[in-house]
Amino acid sequence: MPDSTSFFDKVYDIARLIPYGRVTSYGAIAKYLGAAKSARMVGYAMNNSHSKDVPAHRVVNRKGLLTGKHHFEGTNLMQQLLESEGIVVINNQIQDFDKLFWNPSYEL
DNA sequence: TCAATGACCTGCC
DNA sequence: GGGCAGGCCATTG
Repeated sequence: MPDSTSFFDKVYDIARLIPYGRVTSYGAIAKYLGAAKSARMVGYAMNNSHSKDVPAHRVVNRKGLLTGKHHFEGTNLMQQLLESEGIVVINNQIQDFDKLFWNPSYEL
């Protein structure tokens, strides 16, 4: 199973580059990798991110909604982690998402 | 092996 | 401007 030699590995790399107190979206990562249409893959990669040191809680959908919070241990763990970094999350919705948004294609 | 699903996004009607 | 359908790649049944 230790493939880690494909789209997934790159996704983990980008996710790990996300600065503290910042968030990004699946599409942004996918687009940076040159696969904007493969945004779904990014989310699937996050599914395995639990095996890596990837802060998946900093990765959300285009609307800043914590769609994958259900995949975390607790129900509000993802929100707790984001709030712990100074990010305001209400009802699984990140506030000021446009300000906290971290665009890899722009920052990198 | 084939078919269906999934932490999504973009485009068209 | 809102809603629907298609597409992407990998994993599971």
